[in-house]
Order: sequence, then C-alpha cells, then structure tokens
Amino acid sequence: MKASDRAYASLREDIVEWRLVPGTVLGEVEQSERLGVSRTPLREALARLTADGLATAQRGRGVVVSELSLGQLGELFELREALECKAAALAAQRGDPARFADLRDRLAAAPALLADRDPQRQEYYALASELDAAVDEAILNTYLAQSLAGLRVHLARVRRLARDDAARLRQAAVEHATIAGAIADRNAPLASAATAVHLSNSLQHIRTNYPKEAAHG
Amino acid sequence: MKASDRAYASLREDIVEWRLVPGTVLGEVEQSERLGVSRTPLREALARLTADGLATAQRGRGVVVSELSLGQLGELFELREALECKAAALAAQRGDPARFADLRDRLAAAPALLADRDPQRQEYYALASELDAAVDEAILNTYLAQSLAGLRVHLARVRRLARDDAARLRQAAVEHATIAGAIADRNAPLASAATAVHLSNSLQHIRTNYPKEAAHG
DNA sequence: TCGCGAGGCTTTGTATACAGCAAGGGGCAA
DNA sequence: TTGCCCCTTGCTGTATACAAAGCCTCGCGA
Repeated sequence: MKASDRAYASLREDIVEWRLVPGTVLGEVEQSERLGVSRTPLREALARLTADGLATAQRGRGVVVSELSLGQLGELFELREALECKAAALAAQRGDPARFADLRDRLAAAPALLADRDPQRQEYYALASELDAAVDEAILNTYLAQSLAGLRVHLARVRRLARDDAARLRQAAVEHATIAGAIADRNAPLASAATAVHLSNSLQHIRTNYPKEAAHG
Repeated sequence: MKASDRAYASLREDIVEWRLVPGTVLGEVEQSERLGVSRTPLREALARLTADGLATAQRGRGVVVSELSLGQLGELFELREALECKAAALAAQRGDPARFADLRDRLAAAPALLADRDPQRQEYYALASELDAAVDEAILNTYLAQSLAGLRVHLARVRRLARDDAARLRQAAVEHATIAGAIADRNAPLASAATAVHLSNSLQHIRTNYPKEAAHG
C-alpha cells in the first residue's frame, strides 16, 4: 500500500473516531513525523481529506479538522435525504427482490435480538452496512454511489458523536426493515418515503442526544 | 495563485472543452512540462481531477481522462435530479421571493430574444448560471452546494458535447422560468417537479443529439 | 513460428532541499 | 508605558533527485 494511502486512512480514522477533534491544526511536519511518512505523501493525504470535507485549508494556518455543528448536521441530513431517497427509489426499480427480501427478514428479526450488549449492536451495524452495500450495488450508478460513499464518512463521524441507545437501534431496525421491504416489493415511492421517515427519526434522535460540549463550532 | 491551482484549472478547462479527449493519458512529466510547473504541484492537480471524477487513476498507466458514455450520462442525470430537485425545494422554502420573481420574469422574456445568434445565446447561459447561483445561495446548505458545484463541472463537459439549438434553448428558458416562478411562490413541490421536468427534457434532447463518434467508451 | 523470460526503459512514488511568505515577538522611539 | 516596526522563526509551496515497480521489447529456445 502507498504511503499516502496509509497516511490518508490513518488521518481519516483519527478524525472519524474523534481522536483529532475539530479545530486541530494538521501541521505537515508534525503529522508526517507522527505517521512516519515524508511530507509529500502527507500533503496528498491532507488534500484528499480537504476534498472530502473532513478538513479545511485555512489561509496561513494550514489544514484544520472541520467543525461539525448542529447546523451542519442538519445540512448534512438534507443532502443525505436527497441522495438516499433517490438511491432507495432506484434500488426498488433495479435491485434483486430476493436479496432485499432476505435483508428485510433479517432486519425485522433484529429488534428482538438487540439487547444493551455491544456484540449484538455490532451485529446490527454490520446488517445496516450490508443494506447500504446492497443498495449501492442495486442502483447501478457510479456517481450516486460515490456521493453516498463520501457522505457516509461524515455520518460515521456523527455516529461516534451521538451514541445510539438500544431503544433507538430497535426502532432503526424496524425502519430499515421497512425500507428493505419496499425495495423488495419494487415499490419505489414507498422505499423513498420510508427512507425519509428513517432519516427524519435519526436526525431527531441525534439532535436530542447531541453532546452540549460539541454544540459550539 | 498557486502553481497547483493553475495546473488544476488549466487541465480542468482542457478536459471540459474537450481539448483533452477521454482516454488521453495525462503523464506527469509530459503535463508538467507543458504547463510549466514541476511534478509536485501537477500531481496535486491530477489528484483533484481524479477526486472530481474527471480523470481516473489507472494502475500502471497513470491518470487518464474519464470517459463520458451515454450510460454515464444517464447516471449523471439521476444524481442531478436528486440534487437539483432537493435544491429547488429548499430554495422555495428559504429563498428571497423577490429575487426569484425577477429571475422568472427575465427568463420568461428570454425566448423572444433568443435567435440563432451566439451573443444572445451567451446572455441566456449567463441568466441560467445566475439562477443556479441564486439557488446555491438560497438553500443555505454548504454540503449540497458543494455537491452541485462538483456536478456542474461534468455538466459543462456535456454541454460542449451536445450543442443546444435555438429551439431547445427557448424551451429550456420556459422551463427555467417555471422553476424560478415556483421558487418565488414558495411552492416547494412545484419547484421540485418543474426541475424534474426540465432535467427529463434536457436529457432527452442531449440523447437525441448525442454525437455518434462519442457514443463508445 | 510462437511462447516464454529476462533485461531495459519509462513511469510513478517518495524523500529531501530550497525559497518565499506570514505571523509573532522583541526592541526602540515617542 | 504603549504603539509601531523590523527581525527572526516556523511554516507552506515548489523543485529536484533518488528508488521502486510495471510494461514493453528483444532474444532465445522449443
């Protein structure tokens, strides 16, 4: 693997996991020494992070980790609604019904299994990721899939910020099952609507549980 | 201005204007010599082009200019519909009605002025760009605006490919006026629907006039 | 004549050295 | 004492030199 890729992956994970908090200045020399690569590949990594929107280049101060305020969260979810509703609708038109019917059943069974214990939680997250991946494949649209991938990086950052409780996860599983079911039934409008509902509930839940110390920015 | 910015802008324009056709290999040494910059800033420019989707990094062969087939055009318009319909709806909710009413009137007056002569054509393009900019400002959403900006680069490439005739431009002006009017009336669903109609007609027109020699790829 | 392999050559990937610039601190003057 | 100016220092931006990896080609053997 290339050094620039390693530096990019490492920095991106550090940002998503909140080890590098918003406002942190990513000095080229400092980070290159920390990650054990030269300045050239590190610069490339910083450029990619900036393109992703995870960092912003500030005149004279270098590259700093992006803020993620409540307002930006709302903006992010507006974009998410545009992309994911469209994706759900396209998946309903083009996806393999059997695959999504299977996902629907497994998601519908998830709430009963979901306790407060973390192992099941990871299992559910994996299931949700599987649904995302299935939608990505089903839509047959490189541009849309790429936009969704870029969006999910930001969403991963949000997830770390406002940890979901078991009750919310159970509800989310139901909502996901509804989406998968609508896609399996080739019902595009319903798939889109179910996605909108899910996103609205998710945003509301995050807003309610948003840590106060991160609300500035 | 930075050397990397100049290289990026120059290469992007060359690609959009079809001076660099799809499949062209962008060798680092060759392009750095042509543009009069070193390899380091040129690499940064190539990385940005790749992130934009205008070029793709091919293992071993370097960076090549992306193809733009009819199929990809369809995918592009699906993404465009998702983003622009959402943007139109948000603009209807948040935009300044007076500004869009003004745009509506000027766009409605455009078809009468639009002859086959190029000067008026440029004037109309400027008017359409003004509508885009007004929407960008009205939506108050950085993420969505950024996605739209990235999308428009690709659309500029398409425009150069399938030149619009006067009849299509007149119709497009009417459609744009409808969108602006719906936003001015704060009618979000109508704004979204009018955008969908416009995009559908645009795509159909482009598909009809698509040059055969560019249809492969 | 065709297939395989080794060598060279071109390419990218990385490191380092240099230049220009901007910001901060210290000193001098009012 | 305070404000302004200059100097120093650290940074980014750029260039170039070096290393490694892939591909093409030429030659040899079957």
